[in-house]
Amino acid sequence: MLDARVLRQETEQVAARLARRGFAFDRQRFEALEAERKTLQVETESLQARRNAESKKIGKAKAAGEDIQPLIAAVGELGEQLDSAKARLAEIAEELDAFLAGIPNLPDDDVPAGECEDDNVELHKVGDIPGFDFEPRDHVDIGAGLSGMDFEAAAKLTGARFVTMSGPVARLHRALAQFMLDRHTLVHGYREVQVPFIVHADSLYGTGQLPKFADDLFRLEGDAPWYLIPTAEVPVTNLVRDEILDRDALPMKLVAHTPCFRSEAGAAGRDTRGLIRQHQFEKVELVQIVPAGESERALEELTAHAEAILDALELPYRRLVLCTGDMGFSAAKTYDLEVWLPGQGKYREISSCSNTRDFQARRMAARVRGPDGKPELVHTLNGSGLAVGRTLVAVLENYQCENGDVIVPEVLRSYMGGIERLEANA
RNA sequence: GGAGGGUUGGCAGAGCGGUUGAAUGCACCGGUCUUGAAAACCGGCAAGGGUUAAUAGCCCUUCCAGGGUUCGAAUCCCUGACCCUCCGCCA
Repeated sequence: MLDARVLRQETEQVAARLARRGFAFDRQRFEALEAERKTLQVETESLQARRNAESKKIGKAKAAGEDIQPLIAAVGELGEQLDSAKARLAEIAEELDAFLAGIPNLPDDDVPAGECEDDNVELHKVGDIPGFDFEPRDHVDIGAGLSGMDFEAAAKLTGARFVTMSGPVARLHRALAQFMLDRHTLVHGYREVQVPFIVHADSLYGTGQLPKFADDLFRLEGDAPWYLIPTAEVPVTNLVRDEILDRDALPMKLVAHTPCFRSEAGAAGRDTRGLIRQHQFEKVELVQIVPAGESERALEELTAHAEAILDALELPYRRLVLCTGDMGFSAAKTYDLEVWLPGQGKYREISSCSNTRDFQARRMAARVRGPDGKPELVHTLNGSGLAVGRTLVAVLENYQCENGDVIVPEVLRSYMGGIERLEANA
């Protein structure tokens, strides 16, 4: 949510910045709604003030033992006027809120302009693309060769875009998550949190998935519906919703390992093979809550923490800065990390790290006591550190051998009971 | 699932339908005292919004949420959410 006051005072500049990310701000509609809101609000509040004053008089008169009937009669019609003014104001306020809630965050000035993912800018590459003296397989074939990955079984249980893993492959998947959690907690200074995987609408509104992106979510029916989390960003960031934090509580650095659930509506036909795009996957998510002014630095730090996992696993990757047109709704700036997948012969997203500045904080009313004792909005950041399923894909494909075996990366061996190699079926 | 209790400011905790945005304590901020600190004492201290050039005034809203009664609701009525205790069931 953008600051309504700034929007009113600097409409032109805000519209221009929104245009950079391809969002057409309907200035006419905004100004019309705003004008009406102002008239109605002033009218309503002054009626309210009059009624309060009159009622107070009645109280005093009664205490003094005077006849209050004439006074009551005098306030009578005020009530009706007030009710109607309130009703009209509520209508406009709701319309205005919905309008504002649908406006995405402003992109930072240093975010490159662009329309789609083709305009994202590569910042650096790390690691050498492995050369194979055989035709590298993709993870689906490797997983099958290890008898560890079965998409048909999952389809039998549930449907497309699910997987079952078993044996050493399942263990490798678990090892990856454990390794990531340990790195982030023991080396990078994050506090591990275990959170609900189901949330209500307020939480999703706070981080920006609602109201605009309801189609991407799995919803449990009910009067007050619950939703499966699409990312741990939702429950973890919302921990500070409606809070006024002490200054020394920041920076708050949290890490959570959770399943993520996405309907993938609109992704029909894309990445249908393998683990890349599933309805359910696991992710280790990094969240930072920082004072305003520190979020730019924090984004660099958080992204480096995600990269450190790829470094430790010795996987080749690159970092992109997303262009204005490819960023998510709540983001002011986003770095994507893409890992090299030999099976596809290209880099694929494995992490996305964003600074939302005060965009989510304003929706959540997440504040911190400023130096002057006044509450001010915090800044929130989140990033994958990393997507576990996709990391498994990367390990299988980059560490594969000609005979179908897979070497276990050095740093994972202690999590694998010392196993150095997953062996393919004879 | 059954029975009962609860939800008030950063925290704890009062609060007869009427000058209560809300006693008191703690925490916090400023001051006096002190070489300094502590203690003591004095003073200040909710959030959100509107109007405005204003972070000045003035005004509105908010005591879990949503309805209702009333000239007037933290206080009364209804519905719901959440929390706690006991029982049942269960991992």
